Amino acid sequence: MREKLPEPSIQRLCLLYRLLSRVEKEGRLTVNSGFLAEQLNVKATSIRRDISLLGEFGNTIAGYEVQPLKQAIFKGLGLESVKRACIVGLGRLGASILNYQGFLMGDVMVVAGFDSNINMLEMMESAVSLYPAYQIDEIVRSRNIEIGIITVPMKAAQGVADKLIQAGIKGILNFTPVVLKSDNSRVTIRNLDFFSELLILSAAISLKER
Amino acid sequence: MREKLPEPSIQRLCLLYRLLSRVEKEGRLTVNSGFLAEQLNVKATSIRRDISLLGEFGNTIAGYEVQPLKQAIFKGLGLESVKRACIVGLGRLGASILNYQGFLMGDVMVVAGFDSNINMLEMMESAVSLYPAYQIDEIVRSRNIEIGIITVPMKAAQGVADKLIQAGIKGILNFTPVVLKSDNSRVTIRNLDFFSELLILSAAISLKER
DNA sequence: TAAATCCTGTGAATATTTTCACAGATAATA
DNA sequence: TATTATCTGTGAAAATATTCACAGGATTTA
Ligand SMILES: NC(=O)c1ccc[n+]([C@@H]2O[C@H](COP(=O)([O-])OP(=O)(O)OC[C@H]3O[C@@H](n4cnc5c(N)ncnc54)[C@H](O)[C@@H]3O)[C@@H](O)[C@H]2O)c1
Ligand SMILES: NC(=O)c1ccc[n+]([C@@H]2O[C@H](COP(=O)([O-])OP(=O)(O)OC[C@H]3O[C@@H](n4cnc5c(N)ncnc54)[C@H](O)[C@@H]3O)[C@@H](O)[C@H]2O)c1
Repeated sequence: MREKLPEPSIQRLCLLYRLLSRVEKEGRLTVNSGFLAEQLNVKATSIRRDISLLGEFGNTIAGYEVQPLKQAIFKGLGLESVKRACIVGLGRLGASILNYQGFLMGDVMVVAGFDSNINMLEMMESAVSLYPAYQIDEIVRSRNIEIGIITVPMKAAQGVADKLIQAGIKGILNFTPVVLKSDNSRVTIRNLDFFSELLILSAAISLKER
Repeated sequence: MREKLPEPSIQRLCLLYRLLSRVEKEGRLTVNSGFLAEQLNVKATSIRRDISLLGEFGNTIAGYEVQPLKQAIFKGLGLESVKRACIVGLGRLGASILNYQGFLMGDVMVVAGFDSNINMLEMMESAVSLYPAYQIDEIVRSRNIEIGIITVPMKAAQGVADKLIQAGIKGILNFTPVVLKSDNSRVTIRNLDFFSELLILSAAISLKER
């Protein structure tokens, strides 16, 4: 069925997956590409194309059945294996993510938090286990953690990334403005830099007005 | 010089702009496309293409001069006009962004915060002015705010967006998982949904292993 | 059972983005 | 001054991604 999913399709399918979860909860049984397109703000053709990359779906006059479609994306994107993640850096941002409930009932589970400030660790309340940063290697290996979320100060970012990669992590979600280096192409890195996003937005606004 | 900058170029140029700021601070006078490419993890050709979209730069054997290049991006992306932004929703995430110092010395300035919980506003310490949410329209207009950062609970997101758009905002940075609707194409919307990013990362990892 | 309606899936056309590959410009070197 | 080395800028090719446009299937209606 598949060659290789285009990156934009992967992204849209993830959004679609989450949309379907919500829609399912509302009790809706079918959706058509027009509805999905409207909800996600993309063209209906893209939706149909993306979905067709996962195989074929019968077609009733009503469109797609929610449950099977969701299931197909689930499998098509390899979400069967719920990934385990850790957060490194439990400051303002890290702690706010850590305590955000949405996580616990997801397709990715945050199972550990690390910080170099040991005193602070003792003060923190958290549903997930917290460890000092020097245990990253040990814990990532022993608890089979595949994803690392980096929310440490800029200066510490590359060092933390190195440790995570060393420990065999497979993916990194990087919240710092640092562009992380990895000699290991096995590791997938995604950057989520608020300030760059703000700058891009600012530029987009200016350019639109030209 | 310009037709219209491609979206990917805008994004890379923003990252480049920030990189140049750092590089400049380190006292470096010139950079070449190879160095920039390495730092940003993209191909050198892309860098040269992006830059060439902004016009031409003399070319010494050393590459580009940092200062003029930075300036060119600055103008090319319309960053001359420092944009004023506000944050709506001062909970865990919103407050953490609000208090993050990086903001105050940037190309975008956060000048106001809003929350519907008035008691909380009185408790909060902040360098920027805080207002109750019902004043959004008034303050956005009077203080010439062009960007709105949305960090309210999902349920409130569309309502807040509507208010901001109503008040004449030009861009929205949306941290909620809600896909915001706008009948007004004047408004640029960027989404920054952590959980979707995590899901995309998770999918990317799985698919890479196939 | 025939007609009308409302979908999906997808070749083919377009549009966009990236990459190649090299001409030409500049500085350093001999 | 000639030679060499090191860059940029950019046509043109290649790779990707989006969109069009419509055939054909399913369901409803008459
Ligand atoms: N706070 C925000 O809203 C915000 C917004 C955008 C970007 N960021 C980025 O997120 C990162 C963190 O920001 P923050 O405001 O949460 O910072 P913070 O200072 O509040 O927290 C950083 C935490 O990392 C810990 N730490 C430092 N070095 C470490 C190491 N080597 N290993 C493990 N832990 C270590 C510190 O003890 C601290 O608890 C920064 O890179 C920042 O640029 C933050
Ligand atoms: N906390 C995180 O780490 C995190 C991570 C990913 C996404 N998010 C998203 O960010 C958003 C905020 O998350 P949070 O954890 O900060 O929530 P929170 O509950 O801590 O804060 C929300 C704030 O918004 C205020 N608010 C509610 N309705 C409002 C309205 N109509 N106008 C103005 N203010 C209003 C509340 O008073 C509260 O202070 C959510 O949509 C969440 O999905 C948060």
